[in-house]
Amino acid sequence: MQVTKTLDYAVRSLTYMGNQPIGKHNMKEISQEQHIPLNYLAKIMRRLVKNGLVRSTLGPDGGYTLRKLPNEINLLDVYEAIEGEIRMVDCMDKDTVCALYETCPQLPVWDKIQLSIVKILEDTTLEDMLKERKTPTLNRVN
Amino acid sequence: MQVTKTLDYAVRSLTYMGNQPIGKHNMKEISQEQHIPLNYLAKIMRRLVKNGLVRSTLGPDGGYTLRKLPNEINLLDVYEAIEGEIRMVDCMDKDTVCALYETCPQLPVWDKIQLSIVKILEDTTLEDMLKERKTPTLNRVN
DNA sequence: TTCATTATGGAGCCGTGAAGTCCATATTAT
DNA sequence: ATAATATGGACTTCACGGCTCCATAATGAA
Repeated sequence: MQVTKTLDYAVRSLTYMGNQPIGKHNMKEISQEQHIPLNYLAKIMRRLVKNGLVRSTLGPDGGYTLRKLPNEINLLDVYEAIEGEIRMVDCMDKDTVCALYETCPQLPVWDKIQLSIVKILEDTTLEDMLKERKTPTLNRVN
Repeated sequence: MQVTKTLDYAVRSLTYMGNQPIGKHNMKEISQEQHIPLNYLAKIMRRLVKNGLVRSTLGPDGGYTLRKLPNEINLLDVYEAIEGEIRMVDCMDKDTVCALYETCPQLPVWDKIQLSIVKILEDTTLEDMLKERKTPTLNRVN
């Protein structure tokens, strides 16, 4: 029930790129701006490239560009690119067999909850984040 | 974004006890019925006792009883008893300082998503699970 | 054609926390 | 007194998240 640092990094990188959706951004730039370890970012970007969220170009003046507009990229896309298919409990994996499956009262409920969460992620796009600015409704300490 | 086995065990144990909400259930029974390692279950039950979800009695014929009715215990209660306060991303911890906090466009969105998830957990009680039976809408392989 | 600059691919390291075991102790019914 | 229960805490194991490093490939500029 927690967002991994990796997913957070991915979202932040993509959101950052969304500021200039058609511009090109290289790793060094993203790494510095978003305080993400360069080497680790490299690993993350590969997945985003491989899963079609960004396009990469090599050589000097190379870098990354979003393949879609910020309002066309939702958090479920990012989640799946980074973590694979979402699955709240292990027994929801179709390869898993649980002795209690037949009468398990929990499974349908987890399933319903998972669907709700998927919907939330689907309904939230990078644009939603870009529109956000330091909302004073959140009173954090730090 | 995943339910730990520990939380799943807790929910299953409580749901099981919910079948006879005023009855007494000992660890051995729960362990066997729900296929949960006895020693590990012991650890889990302690937290449920400590956090006021169940009452325990010692000695022969000892065991556990729900402190509230199944429709009065929701999944957020269980979550917090097992995992502590829910927190989607680390920077939502008030002890954490993030260099990007001032203008972070992600935080308010994670916050909103977290609120949605909390609401779902709050709205789901043990009774909701007890009402469930092998729903044919789910077509799993196993 | 050479060189610098970018991304790619993969191996590997490390710490942490989930998952689980074990044992010694306290309580209580019989 | 004994057996059956829960409690408390130390301890182990292992997977994985988070991160580093290096060798390689592509490409623009000189």
